[in-house]
Amino acid sequence: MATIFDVANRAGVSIKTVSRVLNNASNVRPQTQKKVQLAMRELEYHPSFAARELRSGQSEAIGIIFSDPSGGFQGRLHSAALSACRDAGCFLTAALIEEGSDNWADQLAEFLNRTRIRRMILVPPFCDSADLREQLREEGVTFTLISPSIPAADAVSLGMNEEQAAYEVTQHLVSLGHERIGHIAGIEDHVATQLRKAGFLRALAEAGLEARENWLGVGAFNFRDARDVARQMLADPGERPTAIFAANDEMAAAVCYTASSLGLTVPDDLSVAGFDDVAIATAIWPPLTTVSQPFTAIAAEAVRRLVEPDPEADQGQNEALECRLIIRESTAPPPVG
Amino acid sequence: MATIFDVANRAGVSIKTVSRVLNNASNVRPQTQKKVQLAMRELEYHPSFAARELRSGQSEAIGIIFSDPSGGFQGRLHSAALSACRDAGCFLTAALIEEGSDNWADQLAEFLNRTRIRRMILVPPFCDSADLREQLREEGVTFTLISPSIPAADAVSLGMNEEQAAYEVTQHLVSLGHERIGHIAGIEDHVATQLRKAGFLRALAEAGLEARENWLGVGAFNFRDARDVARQMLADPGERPTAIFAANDEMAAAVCYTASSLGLTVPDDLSVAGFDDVAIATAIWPPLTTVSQPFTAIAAEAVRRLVEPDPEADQGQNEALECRLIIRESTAPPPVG
DNA sequence: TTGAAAGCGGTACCAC
DNA sequence: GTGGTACCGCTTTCAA
Repeated sequence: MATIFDVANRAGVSIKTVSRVLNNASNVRPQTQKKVQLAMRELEYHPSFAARELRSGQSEAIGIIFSDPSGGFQGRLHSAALSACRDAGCFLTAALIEEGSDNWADQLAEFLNRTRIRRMILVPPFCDSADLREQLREEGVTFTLISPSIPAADAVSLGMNEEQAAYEVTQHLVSLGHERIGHIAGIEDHVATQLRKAGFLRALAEAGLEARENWLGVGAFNFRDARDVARQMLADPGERPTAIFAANDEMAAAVCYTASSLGLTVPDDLSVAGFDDVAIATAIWPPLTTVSQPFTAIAAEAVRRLVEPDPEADQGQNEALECRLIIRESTAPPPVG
Repeated sequence: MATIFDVANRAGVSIKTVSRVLNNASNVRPQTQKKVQLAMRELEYHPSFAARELRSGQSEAIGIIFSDPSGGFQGRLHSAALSACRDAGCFLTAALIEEGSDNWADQLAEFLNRTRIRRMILVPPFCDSADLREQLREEGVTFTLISPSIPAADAVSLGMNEEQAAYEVTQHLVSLGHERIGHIAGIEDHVATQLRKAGFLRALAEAGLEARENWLGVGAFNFRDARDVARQMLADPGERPTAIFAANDEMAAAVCYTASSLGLTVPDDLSVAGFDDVAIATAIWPPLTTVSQPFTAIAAEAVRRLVEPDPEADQGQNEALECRLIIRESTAPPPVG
């Protein structure tokens, strides 16, 4: 392991000059800087995280706290964050805090205290806690929120444009020729639920289609509720929709399941679309038309903002990245007649 | 932040003595040790990770590498490892390495080089790579394998007793009165597949039941293949099993799905059991009888071994922890008649 | 524009 | 059994 001393030696300067180059201070002659950078490259020099942390009192690592990293959303975000960190040359240190536990503040304090982490990524559900954000601020932590369900006025956040994505899903169904389209919404007060439903209704209105009361259900993001709703929606052959857009894949799977048990074939008799593109979307048959969220891009942007903060550009309080519609085999033109 | 210096002051000893107590060296008078420990507690002293790392050249953190932490198995293990680390007072630093990438060795070297991590938990798929283990050994890393599919002769590993769990699932079905029991296996050369099938066959043999050829299928751990297998298995009303044990929950879900589309009710007409207790097990209806793997216990044991290595006890090369049978509503006595 | 030297919080070699 | 002190690699004040 080459040290700053080796680099100084090789470049024929003092370690202070090397340090200046490392922290790109202004007062270095370009020529000197070149010399030092060359030496660093030749020696494959990397500054020591430990030494820096010891000196500065802050860890170089980026912190992330989870309530349940095995959950799909958090897991995907974690994966994307790890990937982004690798690309940015930094490392991720994770901690587990029970959501709603009475001593989460102590757990967080302990984490910050011990790791000396001062840059964090906040994912749901913690990004929605104003108390938690306040504590972070008091400890001098800079952070970026990812996909908060309640947009925070006091913090920079990165989200995804779910309304638009839901609009596109619906438009896709419309463009296939569907005119009788149902929607199964998620948990009612979730922002995601509202956005997805809003996009659905916007596309419907734009196409001049009716949003029938009994084609609008609430499945609360779970299989069982969605199955019950689907059963009702599909009960009357004369009155049923030819396509159903469920607000997540698990509920879409429930629709497929129900259709199958009613003797309907997906997509010939009924088109089904989901949202999230989780494992179940390709685990079932037919694979679901769904929406893929830009986890990778979001994590990359979050890490970039922490690693190279740009006070100017980071003023954008609520940047939203685009989702992507993935068309698979669960959607097709409606049955004729 | 109290330092070792503050502790020494308060206890009226030198920092060296404090250091000795910290590293529980032998040459300290019990009385002195007590005094120091008291001072540490009073000051809420915690040694600085950075200072230790700088001095020793090794990070205190425990490392873990994933190929895909959003996958169910890795995600659960990650969650359990985080929890275990918190309880053990250490922290987890994760890295992402693409499975089968041609420069995984460089990625690993970079990770070790930069983080100075020297204690790692190896989870699938990396725990199965002898090359990777060799590289770790060369770098002086101690590690514990979790659930390797090929038991490694050269490393300590922690696994779960899947054969026994599969045996218990089957026994549960037998005890309900089933005599016609099918099995849908996973990907053929996976160790998990073999163990689960072996447990199934052992229970069958013990109960004096027949293992019929057409009640043994291969679903390759995915919904679609399992659905096809189930369709065949359930095709002939006179010849079909009254219970099916699938080697994972996703395949069990496929069985439920197929049963439903054939007009069969689970569990009245057909009992279904899965394995893994993943989200889908409780997402579908009826919730699946399945097997819960001891992720928490395994992670705790893995961390314990890394944090307080015990050369004596750690000779146990392949410790296996017990799984737990979870009986839910997808299993019931066979239909009468 | 550059350099010497102190110190961040520990560990460990040596002397007592 | 205990204490003095050099040192890990870097940042930073102060002088030159």
